[in-house]
Amino acid sequence: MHSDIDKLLRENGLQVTAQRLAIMRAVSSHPHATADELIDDVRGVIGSISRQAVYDTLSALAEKNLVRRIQPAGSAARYEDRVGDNHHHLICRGCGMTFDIDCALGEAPCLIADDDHAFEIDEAEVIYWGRCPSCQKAAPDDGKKAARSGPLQSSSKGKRAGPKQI
Amino acid sequence: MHSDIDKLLRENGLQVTAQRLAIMRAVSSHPHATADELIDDVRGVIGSISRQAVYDTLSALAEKNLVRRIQPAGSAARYEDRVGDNHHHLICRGCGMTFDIDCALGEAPCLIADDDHAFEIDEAEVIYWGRCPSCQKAAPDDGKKAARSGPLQSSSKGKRAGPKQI
DNA sequence: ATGAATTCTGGACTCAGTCAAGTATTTGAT
DNA sequence: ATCAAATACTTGACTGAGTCCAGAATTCAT
Repeated sequence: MHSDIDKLLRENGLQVTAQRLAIMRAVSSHPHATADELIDDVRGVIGSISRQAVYDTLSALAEKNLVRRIQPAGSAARYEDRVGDNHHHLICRGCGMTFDIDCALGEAPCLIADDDHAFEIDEAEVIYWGRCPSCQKAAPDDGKKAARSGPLQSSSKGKRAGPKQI
Repeated sequence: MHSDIDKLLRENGLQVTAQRLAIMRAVSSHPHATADELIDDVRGVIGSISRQAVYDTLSALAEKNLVRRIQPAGSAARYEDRVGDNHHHLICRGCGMTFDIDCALGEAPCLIADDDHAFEIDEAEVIYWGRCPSCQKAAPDDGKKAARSGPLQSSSKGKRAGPKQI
């Protein structure tokens, strides 16, 4: 049963260990999972693993481009194994649910900035923020951010204008 | 001296306090500063302020859209007072230097998700990652192949705060 | 001037992630 | 198959960014 992943690791100069195989499988079966979620998953399969091993492996894999790490504001880093294409993400402000979004421009797009300040740009990260259907129902018409520490929506009437235009 | 900002706060239903005025001034004079940098700056002006007050104020301001918060992967949240227009950011993987980038594509076709999964999208966040000229010189072309995710500044701090997962 | 509402302070606490050092595995060469 | 070097894993302490809480201090409408 050690073939695909096994080979992938070897080809990238990484040693093959039970932990790594389990981590890679976890990533591909739980796209957009956080490190903690992956730890839980792996423990369910392997029995036990240290948090450090997971972080180390994830970094190693990310460095070799076998997994992609995304770090949305307001949540821990998430990992996915869909690499090699430049796709983006759609994240719900309510529940954090994340979806992949194909780039509207095809191949390796979006890498063009008007004024690149002489930078050597290697990636354009795009995140669409919004509310998923069920969170819309749960708290219909409540701006971004959840109300802080108060009862759900109360006095504060401030309703910033519509969605900021893009 | 208390006119513009003062008024802005009042108009948004926020009480006017010395701390808030100082924080707003700090934000506008140090675009892209982190909360800690702002605290230092404000202390230099006001004398002293609690960390909590700064976080509270920043959140309140962000909520009223008087300030925009950006949370680039691998660094603490940064704040800027350029709001109301949709501009993006160019960040150096080496030193974290951040620049504003006007929307590159005009109407930005790239910012309209192909399949919106029935989300109510309110923002498209774009971050261009690369290396600034001086970091390019500092570590010129390391490992032609691997590239991406340079080792420098590996400190990635936890980031949460935004929408709480429910 | 007064008091209710809002804001500020300070300290404890949480979370995601990192550092360090010692132990265990993998792997290539014999 | 053996063995040592290279890599990987484990434990546990530690950090930085941000949050929670309760009491003290301000702000502002009357």
